[in-house]
Amino acid sequence: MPELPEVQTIVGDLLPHLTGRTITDVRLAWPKAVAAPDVEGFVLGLRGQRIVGMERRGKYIALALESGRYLVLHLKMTGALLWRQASDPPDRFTRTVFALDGGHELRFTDIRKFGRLWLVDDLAQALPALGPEPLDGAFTAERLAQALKGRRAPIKACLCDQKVVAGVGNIYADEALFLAGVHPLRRADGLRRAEVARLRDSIVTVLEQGIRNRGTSFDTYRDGHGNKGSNQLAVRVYQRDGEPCPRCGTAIRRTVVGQRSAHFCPNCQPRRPLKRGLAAP
DNA sequence: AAGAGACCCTGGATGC
DNA sequence: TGCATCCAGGGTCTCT
Repeated sequence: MPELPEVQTIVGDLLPHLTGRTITDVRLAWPKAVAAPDVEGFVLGLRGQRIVGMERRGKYIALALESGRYLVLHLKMTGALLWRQASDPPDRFTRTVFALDGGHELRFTDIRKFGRLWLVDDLAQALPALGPEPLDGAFTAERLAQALKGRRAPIKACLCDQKVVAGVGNIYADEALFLAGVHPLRRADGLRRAEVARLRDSIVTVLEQGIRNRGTSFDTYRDGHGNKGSNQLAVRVYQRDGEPCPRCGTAIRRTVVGQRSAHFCPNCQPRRPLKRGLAAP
């Protein structure tokens, strides 16, 4: 499940290879992945186009084309983007192949077929309204507090809301809540100022750690060369239910928040907030 | 407006 | 061994 650190790793891997390359052909094995325009317009609009840039916004990848348009991709749950040679053996679950000059290929693989592709004139046509980039200076505790104001939903659900902060998903939300000592079911608008500040710092910490470890590969995530990341070895609570909390030894628990699994330490992340003035865990 | 729930998908795990 | 069922979950959409 690629989240910000995984998408960032992929972009970092592919950017030096793709920049300056020309897309010579597009082969669609699963045309339904094309969200816009129609399939023919998508292929014709890409064929012959030189790639002039590549960037990440939230969990989206945008390739800037010579024409001024953008090829936008979202990997959703199981998508991967692989830098390959045309002569390399085929990759399982390849849904789209972007053939490139020089005998190279950019392969989009996706087991569950949730990933989507767009070819747009303007990034806003593909990207929904997204909250601040968490690794930008703009993502401050004040900004997070503002986004959580009036939100009665569980804090875990709000952290995964891309309008609150862009790029955080299930894994890093669980990890950030643990580091901040905040229970995932706490009402978002019930967090104290100091807790919101801790949460902001924890989000930055876990995302930066994820990037340093080149992403979390619990199952399908692969980087731009098809290799696993190592952050799954560094997570503190995600998918560790039943194992001892790394801080206090209490068994990690799993619950469901907003139809998604949530992992937490019932001791370090109490359901009720600590009294004002008590030291943070 | 916010939040809850359905939906899209399929490999792998589990159950009988 | 073989078949059926369940589960994971990001984001979008609909409904309340």
